[in-house]
Amino acid sequence: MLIQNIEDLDSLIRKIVKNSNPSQPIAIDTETTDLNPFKAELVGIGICWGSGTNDLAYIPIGHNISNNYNQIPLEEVINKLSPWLSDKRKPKVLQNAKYDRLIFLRHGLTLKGVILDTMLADYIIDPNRKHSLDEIAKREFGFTPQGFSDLVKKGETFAEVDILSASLYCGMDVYLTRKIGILLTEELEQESPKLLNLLKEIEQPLEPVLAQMEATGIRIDVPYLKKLSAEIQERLMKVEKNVHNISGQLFNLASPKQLGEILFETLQLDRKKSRRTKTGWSTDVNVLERLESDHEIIPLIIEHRVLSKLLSTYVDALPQLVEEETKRVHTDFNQAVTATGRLSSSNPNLQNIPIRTEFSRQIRKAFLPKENWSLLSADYSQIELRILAHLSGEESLQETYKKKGDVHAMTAKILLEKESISLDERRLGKTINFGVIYGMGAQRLSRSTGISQAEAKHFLNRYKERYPKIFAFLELQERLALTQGYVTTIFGRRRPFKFNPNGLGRLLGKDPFEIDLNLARRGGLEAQQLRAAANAPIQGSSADIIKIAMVELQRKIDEENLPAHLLLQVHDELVLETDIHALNHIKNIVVNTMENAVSLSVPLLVETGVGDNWMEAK
DNA sequence: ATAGTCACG
DNA sequence: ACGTACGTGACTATA
Repeated sequence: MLIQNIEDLDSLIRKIVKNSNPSQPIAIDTETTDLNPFKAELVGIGICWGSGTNDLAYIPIGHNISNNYNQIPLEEVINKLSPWLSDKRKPKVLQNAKYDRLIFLRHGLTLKGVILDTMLADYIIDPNRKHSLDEIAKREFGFTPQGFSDLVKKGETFAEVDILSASLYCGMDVYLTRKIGILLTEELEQESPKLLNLLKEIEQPLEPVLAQMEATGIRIDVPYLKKLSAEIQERLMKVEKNVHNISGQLFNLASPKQLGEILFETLQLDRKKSRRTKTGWSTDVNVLERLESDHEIIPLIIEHRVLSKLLSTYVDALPQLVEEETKRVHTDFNQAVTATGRLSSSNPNLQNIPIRTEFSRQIRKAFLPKENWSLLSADYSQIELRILAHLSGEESLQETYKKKGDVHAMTAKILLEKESISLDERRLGKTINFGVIYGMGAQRLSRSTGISQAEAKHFLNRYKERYPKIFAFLELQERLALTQGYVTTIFGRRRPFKFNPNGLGRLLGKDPFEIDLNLARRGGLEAQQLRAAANAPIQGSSADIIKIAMVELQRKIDEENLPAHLLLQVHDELVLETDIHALNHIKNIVVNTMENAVSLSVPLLVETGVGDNWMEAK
């Protein structure tokens, strides 16, 4: 049904408002001019309320060509649709609701009653597979929908698509969304109530919180970055000139291939300190550091690498991503990308803003709160190690956390068998504590700490003796990955693993304790998979916990109408902007919410910082 | 498109 | 004896 006038629209509304059956949600989808919800204009809306061919409607709104067909003024659509759209008792199903929510939000429309997001449901069932509507339809029905690029020519937008074609395309999308929604719900209900709970209680409630964070965006000090850019460019020119002088020839410093030839052929530097890649000699930071004292050119190359990275990825990139309308950058938090349950951030990625060196940290000065407000950063202290202590049941570790002791120092004391330790020795404890979470071996331990491989081996063995339950837990995860085909987090999130059916795949269904792990770890790829399996419950549980905290925190902000905005999530850290007058009250709420998001056998600890920019707040 | 590199937790 | 520290996204070069 193609909506052609107000009467059509009225009759559509009458059909959909009747429904409040949660097992028969109504599918809705927006068509727009841009993938970026902050630039996109609304072109049309599709709605599907049943499985019949007449249970579909398309509302054309913003097509540029409207030959022979009417469009409905945006104002009318908003007025007529808003009561149903914002009614939480009217069940709806969407594919990637966050996108449509942001589109609606920009047009003053509130979306409520999303009882299923097909993208998130598909992600929860198996995070490894693809979650686009087209891919799900191919997989579940063997049906390939018309591709977007077949409909919209290069350089054009959906607004250029004729209304009839658009209605068929959008109609198919909403039809599929509804059908997939019903199918995936049944699958979850029958096969895993725990996963359904994770979807309904954590992932779906988080979606509007993320939408809110993205819509708010974060303020950027553009003039400051421009100044920084000029300084970095000037320095880069000088360094480049020096490098070319020393090497005696002009070449592209940004080309690893050309740089490798200069270092290991022209200058004849020690090839044993590098390794071969598919394209030539490796020139990564490890190689360069090994060569550092061999030739005066190396420090200059390292400096050039660091500065050009910072310039192109952050200093010059961020101002370009400031939205004209809001003067802020609006990242995209992707909720259905990672294998472990973490979020990811893109366009720009605000989860990898530099911090590790004094100079790079300066970039954080460019992240500002709303005028006259403050930035508040709150991060979980050692959350992954605490989760490991909880999951493994390792009492000594749990006791130390309960007594607010220094876990890294304790580990160092145990490994070195002495009562008092130096700062460097504590660092060794820290490296091992974090290393075991990733399945680190003796070689890596010796390389990252400078101790001998024999010593590293000794420390790992001793760690295993003194923390037996940690290793039992990690090994169990590997056994479960092999015999059960997946591992799980505290909240039941699954990460599936696939092994070659002629090899380790044959272990599926076997008794997990009858497996020889040394045999399983034979191949490089298999060993890598098993380390990932041991790590996933830890990383994934951490993701579960911070997601719960975010939902709860936003709920409190809304309920108390607090002058605070959640802005960023960086895996174990939340960044907010808050009115300074309510700072202490809000800080308390943030800390309490994060620390009490879940109850484990060890306490969770949250540390905070406040400042006029992100550098000061950390 | 892929490879190499490097920013973060 | 030796592989072999987990998870991401963005940039540049090169094909």
